[in-house]
Amino acid sequence: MSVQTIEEVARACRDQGMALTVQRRTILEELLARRDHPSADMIFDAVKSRVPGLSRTTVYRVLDTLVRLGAARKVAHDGAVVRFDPNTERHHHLVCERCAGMVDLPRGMVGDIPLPDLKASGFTIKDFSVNYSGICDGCRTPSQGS
Amino acid sequence: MSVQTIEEVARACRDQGMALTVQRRTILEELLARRDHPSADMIFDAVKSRVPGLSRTTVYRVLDTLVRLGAARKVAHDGAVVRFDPNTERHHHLVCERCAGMVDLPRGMVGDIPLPDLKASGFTIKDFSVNYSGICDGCRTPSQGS
DNA sequence: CTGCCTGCAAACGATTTGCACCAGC
DNA sequence: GCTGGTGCAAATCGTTTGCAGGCAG
Repeated sequence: MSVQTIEEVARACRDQGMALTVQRRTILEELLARRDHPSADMIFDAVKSRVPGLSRTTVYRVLDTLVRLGAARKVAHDGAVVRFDPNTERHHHLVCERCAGMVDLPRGMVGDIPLPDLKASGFTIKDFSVNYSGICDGCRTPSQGS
Repeated sequence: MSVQTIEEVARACRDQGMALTVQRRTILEELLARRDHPSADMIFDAVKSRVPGLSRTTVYRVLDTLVRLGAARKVAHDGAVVRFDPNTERHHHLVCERCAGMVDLPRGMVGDIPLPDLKASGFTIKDFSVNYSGICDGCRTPSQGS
């Protein structure tokens, strides 16, 4: 159901008369390889050396495209920056209040969450996600350095 | 446990040697009166006529202060703007994918959500919140206008 | 009175847009 | 070769910061 691999994105591009450019491929590769739900800027920093002349603008545009193709999602968090998630299936997040780090909650770690009955309200629920907030291991452990 | 009324904020200010200014009172009043989880700019627009000479900067600073006092929270969503919630107790949200509208899920509409067991991971969960995404009534009903 | 708070302006960071050139198909 | 995609620069939007004056306690 969701687009998860380079090949699927390639096909999705074909189907819609879109080009599979180096930029699109590389940015998707980077996003798929990361588990930290990066922002557009983080992706840019990570990829710019691999794609000479890459523009920040392109990263924004490509990420937007990936979201439209169903290959990525924007993740909900309480900061002022958009962050992206290559996992478009239903899953949940652990968010550190201190460093704003965000990792997936392993599948099966949370039991069934019931969908509320909202017939009366007119709101149609299509999906949901849970953010568990707290302090991550790295932030709690002062860590010997400094 | 949480600070919910003007009086409680007034006392919290007192206790910490902070002034309860017109700006702080008015912005809190506005936030408490709204159910749409507004951004700083939305608050500014709503309040500027009531507080002559009010600065956008002050709205940002006051909202930040309210969060520090425990009178408000930043809400998690997938946009690039910080939005605020006067309800600091555990509750959940309905988020419209189309208009980005956000309302509280009425209490009791969702059953118990279990906390995952993360002893091994080093992550300490302090709280959680659920975002139910979908289409709100206003966005689904084309509405006769236009 | 005195220090905290605000307003202003400017800096800053994230994101978007217009346009000319370049590269997939 | 066409058409869409990219890079660049500038505009825009959201947010923060430095400083001088104003108000609550």
